[in-house]
Amino acid sequence: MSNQQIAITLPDGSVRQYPIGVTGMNIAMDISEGLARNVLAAKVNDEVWDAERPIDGDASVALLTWKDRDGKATFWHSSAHLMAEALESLYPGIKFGIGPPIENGFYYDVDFGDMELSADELPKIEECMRQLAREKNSFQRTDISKKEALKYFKDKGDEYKLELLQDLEDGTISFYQQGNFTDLCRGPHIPNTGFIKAIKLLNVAGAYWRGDEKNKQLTRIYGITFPKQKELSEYLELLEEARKRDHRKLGKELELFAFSEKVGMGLPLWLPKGTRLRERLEQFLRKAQVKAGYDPVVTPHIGGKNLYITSGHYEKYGEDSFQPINTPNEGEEFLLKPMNCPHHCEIYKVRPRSYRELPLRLAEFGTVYRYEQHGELHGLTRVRGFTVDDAHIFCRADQVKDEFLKVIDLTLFVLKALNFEDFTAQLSFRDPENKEKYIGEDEVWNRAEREITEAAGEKQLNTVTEYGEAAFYGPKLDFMVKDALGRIWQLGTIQVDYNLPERFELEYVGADNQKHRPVMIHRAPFGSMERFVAVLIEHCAGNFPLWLSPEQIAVLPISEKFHDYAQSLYTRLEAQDITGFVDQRDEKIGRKIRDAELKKIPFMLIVGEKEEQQQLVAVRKHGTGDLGQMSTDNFIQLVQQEIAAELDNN
RNA sequence: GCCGACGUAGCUCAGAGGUAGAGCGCUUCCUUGGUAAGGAAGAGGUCACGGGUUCAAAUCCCGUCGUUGGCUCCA
Repeated sequence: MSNQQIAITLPDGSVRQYPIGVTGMNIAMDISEGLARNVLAAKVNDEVWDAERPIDGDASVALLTWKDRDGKATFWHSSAHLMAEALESLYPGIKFGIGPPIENGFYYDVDFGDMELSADELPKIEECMRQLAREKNSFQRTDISKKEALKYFKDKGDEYKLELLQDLEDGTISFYQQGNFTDLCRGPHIPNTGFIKAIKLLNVAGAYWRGDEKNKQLTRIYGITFPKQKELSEYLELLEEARKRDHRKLGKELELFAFSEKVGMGLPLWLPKGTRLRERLEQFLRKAQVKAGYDPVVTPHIGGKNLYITSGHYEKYGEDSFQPINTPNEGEEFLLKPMNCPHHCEIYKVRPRSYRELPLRLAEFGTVYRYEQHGELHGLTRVRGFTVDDAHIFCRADQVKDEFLKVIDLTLFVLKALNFEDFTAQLSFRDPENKEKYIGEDEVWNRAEREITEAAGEKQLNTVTEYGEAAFYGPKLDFMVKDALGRIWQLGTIQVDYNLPERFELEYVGADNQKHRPVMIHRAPFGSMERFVAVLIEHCAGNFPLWLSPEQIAVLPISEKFHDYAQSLYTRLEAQDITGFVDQRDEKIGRKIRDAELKKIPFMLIVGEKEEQQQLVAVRKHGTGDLGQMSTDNFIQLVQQEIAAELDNN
């Protein structure tokens, strides 16, 4: 090491002098031994490096530990290598695809040849990984020429790595070796495998090489690791908790919805309680929409083939959707509607429109049917028949921005009323590489994308931009929310559309007595009732806000003698639109309370001799406990106040 | 659509070639009770469906359907 000094700037702004060739690890050691024990990698001038990689000039350096996002990613990336090492030692001759870190853990795609890996073998692989981790092998980086790298993998017979190498430039290629395992890898890695203390391989799945379904399918093994056993246990508990919130499980337990093989896959049946919940949500939005100037409409579930030829749906999706329905005699063809917009366009066209009636906002809870690949169906979040809280706003070009902003407000109002705070607004734009997937002129698309971006900016939404996520007729602003298992779903959506008005030749007469083309905005604050309810169930773990609860109260008579009083009480509450049931089973009160608690019913009204004599109710709140006695009127007031508070936090 | 796993009572699950099991739920009876499970009895199954192997299949093999973890797709 030469004694030439370089200046290292640390995140706190302090600058230290070190000899050239100093490593992140050296610096950590210099700061404290504890830090050195925990340092996983170093961020050098905003690039993540191995902690042991020498730094050869002035630089800003941040030492990364488990607490850092990049530290975790490095840790998991190294864990993927460790898993690969274990796999190679257990199953010699297998070939490797890619093995990146992901949001929670890592995976590696492996070609096992003719062998099938069963999930039963995961513990064995884990054990092998633990042994290898104990060896504390360091991850050694070697820069290697492309020629040598190609030779290495040719000799090894790994065509996947060879394919990856094709795309790499000579001079930028590095190998990493730990123990007996060598991999093509840009790095960085943690100092040695000994940092990996807790290991869990989670599942095995198929994945196409390079994500292309034309390619061979590899076996993907998912795993997660931690520096401490305790962190793994906590993570597994979290997973367990998430499973408890799964809307498919709660939907069954709380009798909200069901599926039937006979009805067909992906076609949900809404049970009475689920329907009550759903209708409350609908009412809530209907009210808000009346206030916002929407006009409700109703249209049929099918539409003539020509409607969809006009709209462009037929050309775009006719082949991969439910096939047409034919009339027996005339041979007419109808399609199940995949969207409500064509019908709404026809409503717009029933008569000539004046600029004075714009914006025209047509709203419908419209049920649509889309053919989804069977492997893609998932509970209520991905189904083949669902109801969109749809509306189409027909407006003048100069009204687009303002209308768009109003729709953002409405969507935020809905999300806020249901306590969804953790969402991102995704600008879903056209894939510039793949324009033939979309209909409409460039100019029109650019304009719509610009308007959406501006509106989102004005509302200061937390946005991400995704190219290739647009609808085929226009760009979208999508509100993305996570479910219990961390999967991200699109709920609300707002879309500007210059194309359908063109295709349907929509017009209005302007102040200048000339014909003009309106612009359409498609929007759905919930997205669909099905997906929204699913995510809502997981969001509140089945403990719905009082105003939405399908069963708000359970009246629990202490014994049979008080059934009449309980029933009269219930009748009175029902008249106030407070719904639930009277538990007239021949059970003790403790049992009735337990069952009502498990059904997550917000309020229990316990009535016995004392209550009947004094015309009171003993109130018990779900998850809280006994609130004491009160008059029925006071209880009604309590409920009404709580509902008002829930709906008033906007 | 692709790769893997799974499908047994209403629900949650055990059983792995030889008479179909448990807990909860349900029905009836006893019990009439005060803030998270009172007691007893009973009903309930073509072990998803269709083929095959076998003296014998819920169990082993093949196919279909459905569910499920991913991948691809998604108006």
